[in-house]
Amino acid sequence: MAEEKQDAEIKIKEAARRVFLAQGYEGTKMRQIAEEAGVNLAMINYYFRSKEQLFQSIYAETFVQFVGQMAVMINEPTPLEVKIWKIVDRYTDFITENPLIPSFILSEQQTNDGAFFREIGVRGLIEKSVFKQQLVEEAEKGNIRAIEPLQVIITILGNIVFPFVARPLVSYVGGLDDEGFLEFMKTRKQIVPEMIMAYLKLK
Amino acid sequence: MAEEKQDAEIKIKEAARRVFLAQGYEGTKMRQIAEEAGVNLAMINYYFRSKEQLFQSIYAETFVQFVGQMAVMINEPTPLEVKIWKIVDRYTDFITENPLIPSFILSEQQTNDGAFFREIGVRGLIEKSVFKQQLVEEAEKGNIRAIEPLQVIITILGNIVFPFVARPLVSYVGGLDDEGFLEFMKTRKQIVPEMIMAYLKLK
DNA sequence: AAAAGAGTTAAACAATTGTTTGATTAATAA
DNA sequence: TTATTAATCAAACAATTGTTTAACTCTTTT
Repeated sequence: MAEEKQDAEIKIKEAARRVFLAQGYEGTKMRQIAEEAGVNLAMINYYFRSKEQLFQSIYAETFVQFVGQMAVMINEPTPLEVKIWKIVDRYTDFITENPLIPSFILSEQQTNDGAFFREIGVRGLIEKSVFKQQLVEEAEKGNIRAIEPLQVIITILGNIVFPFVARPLVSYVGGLDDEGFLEFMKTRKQIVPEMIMAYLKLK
Repeated sequence: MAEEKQDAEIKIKEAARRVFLAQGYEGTKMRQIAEEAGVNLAMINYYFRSKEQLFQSIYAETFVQFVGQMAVMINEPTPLEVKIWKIVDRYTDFITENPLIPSFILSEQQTNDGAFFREIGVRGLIEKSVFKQQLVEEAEKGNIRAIEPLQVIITILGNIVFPFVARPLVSYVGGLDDEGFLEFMKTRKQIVPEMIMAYLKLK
């Protein structure tokens, strides 16, 4: 009764994150959050004014986690080719460890009005990046062909994130169990950077 | 009063498809379907036993539409390289015209137990395809390197579908309006097949 | 024309939802 | 200690949910 002081708020947020990530906004019920947090229902409205506000705070955190991961990596001072390998490798690991994040971000994004993105400040995130500089420089040197940085980023994200978002379908069509799926993604760690580099170097 | 006979059922299904696609299962309310269909609320339960059954019939149709599109293309008697270009081109067009389908399929797939996939019969869809034969043959001839067909299909799908699923985010980060986004996807029609072919031919 | 059946309706149903209330307990300040 | 504030709780609230009922209308069949 001394240690648990003050942690009701924390336990609510942890429980809410779990439930929201697994079931989305509409699918999540306040009573389930309360139960999972081991807390009285009214406490949720006491600490967070409403379901909407509780959700928004969790969505914002998760969103920052999702794009922040990428934002850091594209600005590291690593040579272009190594960087592409690294981004694919680390982003695959990140999502493997947080497999619910992509579906959560993408599903609830439709609902969110664009006002949300403005607050975070993702606009120009790529245009101002070291990654873009490198793409331009290497293209000027004639080492790779010119390409929009956004195309490269979306290619990386699409190739990594999509299999997770479509995981039940992918696993069933491919006849993969959990282990098989992870093996499938491990192979992709090799294929995706090779593919991108093959495209960039060619012509 | 003569022509409208019997089409209540149809109007309900059309309205339900629109609403379910836009808002998902949980986000869809029976009263909204009734209103959009211009039909009394009770009619929905009269023709379709429950919300669940109505949803399932629409989900099944949409799912077949989504994977059927792919199933047809991978079995066409076109040379491998041309086929890859064609699949990318036509699938991009298909999703451009039905932009809500991917999010719908992928979101509600999590809820669906695997039993659903079994009914449709997607297992082995790729393994038995002409597309796989072609990959094997060309690899044996030494024209391309060996690769799992599933990896290629997922690469195609990920590169095309992901931008649509993440459209609000992509558009905002890239500063794209509707026209800009379509231009972005048009460019991808070129990049994606080139990238895949560059990877396959290389080494 | 009468009977039967399908189609349609407004109203009600019970269950579940997010939120609020008012009382009770614990912690802090005077 | 006493008074004030914060935290917690069971209960109730009004609104919304999917579904059902029972009456009514129109069409079809006999």
